[in-house]
Amino acid sequence: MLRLHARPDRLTFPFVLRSVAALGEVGMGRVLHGMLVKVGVEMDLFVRVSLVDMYVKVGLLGCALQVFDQSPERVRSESVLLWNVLINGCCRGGELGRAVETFEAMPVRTSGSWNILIHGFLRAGDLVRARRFFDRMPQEMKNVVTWTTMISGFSQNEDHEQALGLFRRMLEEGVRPNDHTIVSALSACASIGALRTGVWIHEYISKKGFRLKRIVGTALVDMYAKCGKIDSASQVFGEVREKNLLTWTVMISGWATNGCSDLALQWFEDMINAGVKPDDVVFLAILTACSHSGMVKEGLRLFNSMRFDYDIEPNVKHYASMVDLFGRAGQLEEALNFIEKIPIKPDFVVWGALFCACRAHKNIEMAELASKKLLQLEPTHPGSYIFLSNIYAGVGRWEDVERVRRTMKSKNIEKPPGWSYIEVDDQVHRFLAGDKTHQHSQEIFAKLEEVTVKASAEGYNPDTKWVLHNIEEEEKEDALGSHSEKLALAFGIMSTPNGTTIRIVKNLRVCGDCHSLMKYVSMVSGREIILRDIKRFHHFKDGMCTCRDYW
DNA sequence: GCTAAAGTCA
Repeated sequence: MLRLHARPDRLTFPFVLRSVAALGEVGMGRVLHGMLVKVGVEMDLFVRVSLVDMYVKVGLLGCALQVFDQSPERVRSESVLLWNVLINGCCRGGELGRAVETFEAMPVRTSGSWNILIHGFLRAGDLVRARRFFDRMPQEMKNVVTWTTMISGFSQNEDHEQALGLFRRMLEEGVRPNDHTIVSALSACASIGALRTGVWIHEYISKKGFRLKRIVGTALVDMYAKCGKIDSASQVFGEVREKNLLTWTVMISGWATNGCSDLALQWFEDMINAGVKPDDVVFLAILTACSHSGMVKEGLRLFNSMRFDYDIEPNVKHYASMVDLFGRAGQLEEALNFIEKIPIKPDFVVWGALFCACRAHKNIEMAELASKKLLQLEPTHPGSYIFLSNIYAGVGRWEDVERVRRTMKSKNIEKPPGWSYIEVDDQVHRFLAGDKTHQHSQEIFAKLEEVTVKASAEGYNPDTKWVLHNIEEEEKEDALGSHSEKLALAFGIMSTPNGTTIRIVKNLRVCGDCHSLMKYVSMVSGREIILRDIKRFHHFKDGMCTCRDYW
C-alpha cells in the first residue's frame, strides 16, 4: 500500500496495529506510531484504543500509559474501552494494584471492565480476589464471558471442582453457555476424571444442538480419553467434523495412555494417510506408546523418521522418552549411551527416566549415578530426594533413607501432596494421603481395612519398601497404608452398587503397593478398577492390570 | 470499513 503511495488513514491503522499486537512486533509498533503522528492521521478513539492495546500486547506498558494520558477523551464515558485495554495492560504487566486503582478510577464500567480485572487475578493465581470481585460484580452485568473466565481460570489453577460448581451455577442462573464455556467445563472434567459430569455435558450439547465442531469435538474426545472411556472417545472422534492435528493428537495419546499402543501407532498411520502433517507433540505421544509397550525397534524407527522424514527437531522430552524406551526394556547401557549423545543438555526428566529404569531393573550403581545428576540439576526438587531415598529403601539401607529424610527436612523441601479423585453420583470427592476430613471417614477406613484383609487372604502382601520411603507427616498415615488412591478405592466400593466400575484419578504416579492391592481387590470384589495416574491408565480386572506391571 | 475480555494436545 505504501509502495503504491496510497495513504493509510484512521481506518487503516486499527487493523495493522492489531496484527502488530498479535505478532508482538515491538519495532514495527513504534514505527507505526511514529508514522501515524508524522503523516497527521486523525487520532480518534479507535486509533488510540488500538495503540494502547498494541503497546500492552508488545509489553511496553509505559508507552501505553503515555498514549492513555494524552487522550483527551479519557474522562468521557464513551472511552470505557480505552480504560479496559489499559487495565488489561496493568494485569499483563503484573501490576495488579495499579489495575485495581485504574478500575476504581474509571468514569463508567462495563461487563468487560470487570471481566478483564477478574481474568487478571485468575491469571496471577489469585483465586480469592477473583472470587471477591466476581461476587461484587452486579448480577445483571455477569455475562457468558464472565462465567467462562471464572470456570477456565479456576480450572487452570487446579480447582476443577469449583470450576464445575460455577458451571452448574451458571446454568441455574439461566446463562447460556457457548463453545468457550463448554470446552472449559469439559477440560475440567478431563482433569479430574469426572466422567458422569462429562457425559452430562455431552448430552446437554447434543440436546441444545451444538455441532461437533473441531474444538468442542476435540475437547469431548479428550474428556472421554482422560476418563478412561476410550471407546466413547473413538466414537466421538468419528463424529467430529473438520478434524485437525489436535483432534488426532488427543485421540492418539488417548490410545497410548489407555494401554492400546498398537492402536496408537495404527491411528498415527491413518493420520498421515489422511494428509495431516505431524508435529513434535504427536510424535511424543507415539514414542510414549512405544516405550509403554516395549517396542524398542519401532520407537527408534519413529524417532528417526521424525527427524529425517518430517524435519522435526527432537526436544528434550523426546530424548527423555527415548531413554525411557531403552530403560524400560532393560537396555540400560543403550539408555546411558543415548544420553551421552544427546546434542542438548539432558534435564531432570531425562535422568529421571534413566533412574526409574535402574530401579525397575535393579542396577544400583547406575541408579546412584543418575541420582547424583538429579541432585546436581535440581538441588531443591523434592523428586531428587525421593528418588535417592527410593534406591536406599530398595536395598534396605534404612540409615541412608533416614539421612536423606533429615536433609530434606533441614532444607525445608517437602514432598508434593498426593491426592486422588473419585466421582460418585455426580459428585467429585477428593482425598489426600491419610485424609480424615471426609464426612464418612470412619467407614472409609473400616472398609479399607476390610478389603485389605480380604486381599491378604488371597496373597496380597503390603510392600513396606513403598511405605518406608515416604517422609514427614505422611509417615504415620503411611504405616496404615492410607495413600489417597486407597481411600478413594474404599470409598468407591462402599458407596456404589456391586459390580460398578471404580474410576480413580491420581495426581502422582501410583505406588507399587497400591498397584498390588488394586489387583487383588479387582479379584476379590469382582469389580473393574480404572486408575489414571500421572503417566497412564491402569485397568485392573480379575487380578491383572493392563500395564502388565510395567509402568 | 476500525478498537477489549473467555477455550482444545505432551
